Amino acid sequence: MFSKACEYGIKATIYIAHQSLESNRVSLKGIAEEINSPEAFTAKILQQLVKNNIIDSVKGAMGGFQIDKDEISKIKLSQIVYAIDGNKVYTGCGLGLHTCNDKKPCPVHDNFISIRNDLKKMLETTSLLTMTKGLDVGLTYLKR
Amino acid sequence: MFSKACEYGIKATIYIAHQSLESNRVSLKGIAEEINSPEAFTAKILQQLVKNNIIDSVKGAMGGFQIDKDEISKIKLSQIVYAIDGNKVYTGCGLGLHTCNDKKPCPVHDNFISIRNDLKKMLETTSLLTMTKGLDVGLTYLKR
DNA sequence: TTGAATTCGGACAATTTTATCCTATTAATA
DNA sequence: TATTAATAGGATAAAATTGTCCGAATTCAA
Repeated sequence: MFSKACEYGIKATIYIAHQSLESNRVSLKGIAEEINSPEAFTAKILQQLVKNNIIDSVKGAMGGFQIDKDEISKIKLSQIVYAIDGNKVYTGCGLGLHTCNDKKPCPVHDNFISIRNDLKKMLETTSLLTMTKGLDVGLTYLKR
Repeated sequence: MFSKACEYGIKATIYIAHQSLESNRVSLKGIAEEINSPEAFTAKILQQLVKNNIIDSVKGAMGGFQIDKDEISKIKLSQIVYAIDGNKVYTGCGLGLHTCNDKKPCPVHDNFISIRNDLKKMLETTSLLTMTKGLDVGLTYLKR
């Protein structure tokens, strides 16, 4: 569904948000440990998220990553996915056709439409806050 | 959604089915031309489809690929996808966690469940015959 | 002001996916 | 039976994705 980079990005963002809610700034190292991801690769992904204004970074000693508490409920899963994987998730044709639309559909076009719409809707309505919810109480997990 | 290989596989199968309905056996070359795919790569994919008993191949001069007419309505999109991409499409965790299930869910587990179920259902109910339907009348397309 | 902790950014390496090439095998037909 | 047209399959190459390394820049604190 998503690229590995995107998966790491989502997990990292959730973890940063979770810590930010408790006013903790977190380091790359801490993030990579917590979400079980390769550190240097994760660094690249975090850079992308910073550039896309999804997370904030602070350089230097005591630096790290964080998200404004106010923003956590506003950021949607779709933004994270878009920042890393672009819009191919829900715009591309199921068969990879370049020109596939209602007027010139591929043979599976109609079958995919409602699923894509549902996926899009889900991504656009799922907030970062929602995704962090289960972490506190050990109801959801980011590792393994 | 699917790998490139899988996209080619689906398109090839649809084309073969369409021709088989008119009792035409088709060659690799013809298929690759018709679905706009690299010939040698397509050959590998067709081999996989043959091994998975989705299409039949006939070697030698006048050989090619075909599907029993009776089978065309029985073969489901899910079988083609499974033969090439395996079951990762609808079994994998949205965040790539190895251990993600109802008991130990990732933070997006619940959000993905219904979408995955819908996708699975769609793949399992969409038949090859259905997918060939629009081709005759130029209602659907396999190129571009 | 120096050292340590940290992100940033570029270059590189490994792996996976996509694609190509060439030979072997098979079958029709002249 | 020889030739030709086709699939099968192995080896290799190219491209994309994933992952690593290292030095530069920044900031804190001793």
